[in-house]
Amino acid sequence: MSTLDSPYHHGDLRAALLDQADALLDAGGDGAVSLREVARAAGVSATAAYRHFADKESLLAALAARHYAEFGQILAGAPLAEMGRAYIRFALARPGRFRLMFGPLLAHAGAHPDLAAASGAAFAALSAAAPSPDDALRAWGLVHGLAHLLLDGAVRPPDVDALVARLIA
Amino acid sequence: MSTLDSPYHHGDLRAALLDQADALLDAGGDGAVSLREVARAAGVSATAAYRHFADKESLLAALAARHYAEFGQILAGAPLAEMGRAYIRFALARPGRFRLMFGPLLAHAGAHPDLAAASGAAFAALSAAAPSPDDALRAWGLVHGLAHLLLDGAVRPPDVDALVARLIA
DNA sequence: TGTACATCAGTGAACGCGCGTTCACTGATGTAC
DNA sequence: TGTACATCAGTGAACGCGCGTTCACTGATGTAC
Repeated sequence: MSTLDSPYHHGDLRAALLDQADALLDAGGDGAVSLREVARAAGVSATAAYRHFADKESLLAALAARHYAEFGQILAGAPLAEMGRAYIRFALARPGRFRLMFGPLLAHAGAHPDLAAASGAAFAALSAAAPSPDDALRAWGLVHGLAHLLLDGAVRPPDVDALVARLIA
Repeated sequence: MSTLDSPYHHGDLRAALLDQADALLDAGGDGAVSLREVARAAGVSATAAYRHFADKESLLAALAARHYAEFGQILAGAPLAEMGRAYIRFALARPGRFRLMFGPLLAHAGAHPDLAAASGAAFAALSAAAPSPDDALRAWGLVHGLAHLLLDGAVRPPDVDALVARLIA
């Protein structure tokens, strides 16, 4: 089979769909990702996606799992304060991904083992950096909250980076 | 005019719509509030809402403003730690309201003076309780983040109240 | 090497849904003379 | 006190949209003999 005969290598549509979903997520945020639009962006009919994912939620779960894996790698091993800054940097740079990862999907992680595993690993990396479980939760809460407040426009500092550097000492 | 002739006193449909929107918000969360459903719940045609609100966003902004006012009163005057606990209590008791208040609408507060004023007042109450602006932001970030982590199911402690009491000392 | 066949990744039409919003309208209320 | 009229809060039909998902299907690929 020539690779030129079709737009994707054998089995690559799944990856292409995830990539396009990502692009929509980054460009238009959470709500901009529809199965139909993802398929459209991949140059494929809407129903083709069902060859690769059981339903829309499964596609989103695969996407979130992918991002949790990346997120976990970004965090892993860093000292707590640096980790906190990286956490906020990620959220501000990729709001769509961040919102997907911590959106309603997370509550259904039980139905998506990959997502449960990837998110669990990322959260474990966070906990490992703190001296105690309570300290971990406090640090997590702080960076998560600041990320949301900044993303939602509740807090609009003149210099975000300076603020974050000051607050996460 | 007898009050029995129509379901609402003169001018009360606006309040009734807000009440029903609230009920939907509390029952079904953020996404369950549609103009049509709100009107249906109020026993009125969908178009009737346009007598009282320019569009859906205006209705939601009025609702959010109302909740920020209540929220501000809950917070005002309390010592910082108690304020933090009240913040989280509010979020967990009324997730729909909390998500509406801090949702994408907040970024459009410029278009809704009532919302801007009410949210500004609530945030000011928060700031007033902390010894410095940075301390206020740290405290705010912490409680906001914990609220979200608990709401989204990222953190599932066996005893939420005990956890919150321990973390917000 | 050639041929019949199963597999399977795609297609396109369709179903049924709910949404926000606009439109021309009705009918009751309150007002001016 | 009675009557003509303006106001205005509502109605119901309709527009146009996009969504997730199902269905029967096509056509190319790889396999077994």
